[in-house]
Amino acid sequence: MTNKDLANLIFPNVTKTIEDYEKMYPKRNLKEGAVVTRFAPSPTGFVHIGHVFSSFVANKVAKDTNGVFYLRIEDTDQERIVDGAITNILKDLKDYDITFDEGMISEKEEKGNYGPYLQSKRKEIYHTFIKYFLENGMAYPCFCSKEELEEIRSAQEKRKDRIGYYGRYAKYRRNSIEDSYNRIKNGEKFVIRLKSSGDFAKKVTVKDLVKGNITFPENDMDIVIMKQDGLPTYHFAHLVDDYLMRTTHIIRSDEWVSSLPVHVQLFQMLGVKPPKYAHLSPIMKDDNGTKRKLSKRKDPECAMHFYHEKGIPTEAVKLYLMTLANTNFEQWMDANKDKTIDDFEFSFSKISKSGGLFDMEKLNNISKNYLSRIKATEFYEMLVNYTKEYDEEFYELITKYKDFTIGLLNIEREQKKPRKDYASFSEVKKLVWYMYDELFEKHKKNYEFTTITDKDEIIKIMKTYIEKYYDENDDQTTWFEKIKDLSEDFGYAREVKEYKENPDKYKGHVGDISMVIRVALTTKSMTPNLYDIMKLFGKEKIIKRIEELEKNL
RNA sequence: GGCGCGUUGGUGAAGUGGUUUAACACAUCGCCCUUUCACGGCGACAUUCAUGGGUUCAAAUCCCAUACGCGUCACCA
Repeated sequence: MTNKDLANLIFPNVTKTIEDYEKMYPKRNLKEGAVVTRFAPSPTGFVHIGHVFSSFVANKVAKDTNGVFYLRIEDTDQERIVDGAITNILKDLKDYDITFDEGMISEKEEKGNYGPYLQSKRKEIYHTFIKYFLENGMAYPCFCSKEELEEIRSAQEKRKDRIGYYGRYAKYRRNSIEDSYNRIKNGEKFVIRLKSSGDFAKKVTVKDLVKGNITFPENDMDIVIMKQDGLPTYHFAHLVDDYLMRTTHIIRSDEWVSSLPVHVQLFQMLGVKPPKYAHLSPIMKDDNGTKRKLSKRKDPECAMHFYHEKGIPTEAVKLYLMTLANTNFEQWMDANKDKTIDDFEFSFSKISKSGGLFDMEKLNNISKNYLSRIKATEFYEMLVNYTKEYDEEFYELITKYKDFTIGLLNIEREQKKPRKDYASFSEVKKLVWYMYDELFEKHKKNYEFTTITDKDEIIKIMKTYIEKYYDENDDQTTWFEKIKDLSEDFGYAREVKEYKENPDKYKGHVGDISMVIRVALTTKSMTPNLYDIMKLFGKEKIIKRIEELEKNL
């Protein structure tokens, strides 16, 4: 009796060979240097920033090299599958412009010539490979129960030995073919384990594109490659899929580095060149002085819908992810303000080896800069989309007063150094509510007068201004000249300098008068350019605001 | 505990043996500019690169040890 008999007993229906599959999925005909990579999540339903980060990087690399980026769903753990997860993944990633050349395109459908891209549909392929391993004595069935494995483990712990199924602890490694054959024939449950060729005393060095050369002891664990349910484990599925899908680069998160000896060994045993590996450090968070991985239970910013709800533009999140991904990106962007992320050339060597801290302040800053540089109409469109979903009242207003709103957003925008007022769409209303009569009426009025606080004086200033000076057709220079005239009328200096030179001669200066007008019309001491605001208001609305002022002061 | 990786300011970091009095950006603080805010300008913010030892004429950069952090040690991915 031979390994072949055993293999045939276990896989009687496998008729194809590895060569057949190699022909079905030939080497891709791509330009030199093109990267074929993938995003391979489990369909557990939750998309977090780590997913977006690694797929963002993989997507970028594939794009930069005119390669291929595909989506493979790793659903070999049947217990963890969540309905609708694929749709969810696709949607969340698309928000960040991460799209796929191949792979799953919905819960059931896929595109591309290297599929199926759903691991549960690849059982036959895996079985072909496992059968090959079995036939060649590179794998064997193991009949250990959970309890037996537990016993081995505690024995190892007691002896302070390395934990695992290896060497002399590998109970079924040297089991006779006959015995295994009979057990299987009798319907005994089993898994298939790799007959590891590695020697723990020897070292392997694996090159990682991010971490550099890493040296490990060789893997001598007889890891499970096929579970009792007939599905392969991650390690084996990775070997088969990434070989057959002709993946050139494995870009995945850090937690996989320690499996590297296993993965490299698997490729070697198959007699195939392993792909290149790039292990990304996770995004960390400062938790009372200690760094830890962003956690989906503790940290709201871990979930992608957090940014969506807050109204942080996806472009800003992308820019931030890029600054985390490549440490030279920020400076590049600064030197190339007219360019976009697509023009930036990503490089593995510029990824930080240790995990960066997630910094909300930095994201806000990036977002402010981004929002200050786009066109007011673009900003408006995004704001409409945001409020449509999260703030119906504001949505009604900004769509009713569309031009007015765009005008407002455009104040001090189209200039070399635009204003940086907004970091997210959710804070727009909080900052500009006073511009809309509907909100102004509802809002509790707390006039923030600063230097001039005398009610009668304030009202007199406003009445004189509107009756004697204000003309809505004035340009900004004339408008300000008139405020200076008004200041003089009331005994305030025309220029701040004049006042500073002779503070006793004046009650104050033009700045104080401007502040009165600003607060009288908006209640706020901090607003964008007053001239533009008044221009948007028009005379009628200004008169109304002065009436409101008299009522509420 | 074993194995692997990492540790430069409040944060992201540049830096791979001498031109580093440790770049740049964010944050913070001060001053200036300014009709407010924002923008902008100037300046402050690590005598020091986790700690200790070593190699060297010379170390953040090389070596060793320690500490701390992270990852991993499943019939989960």
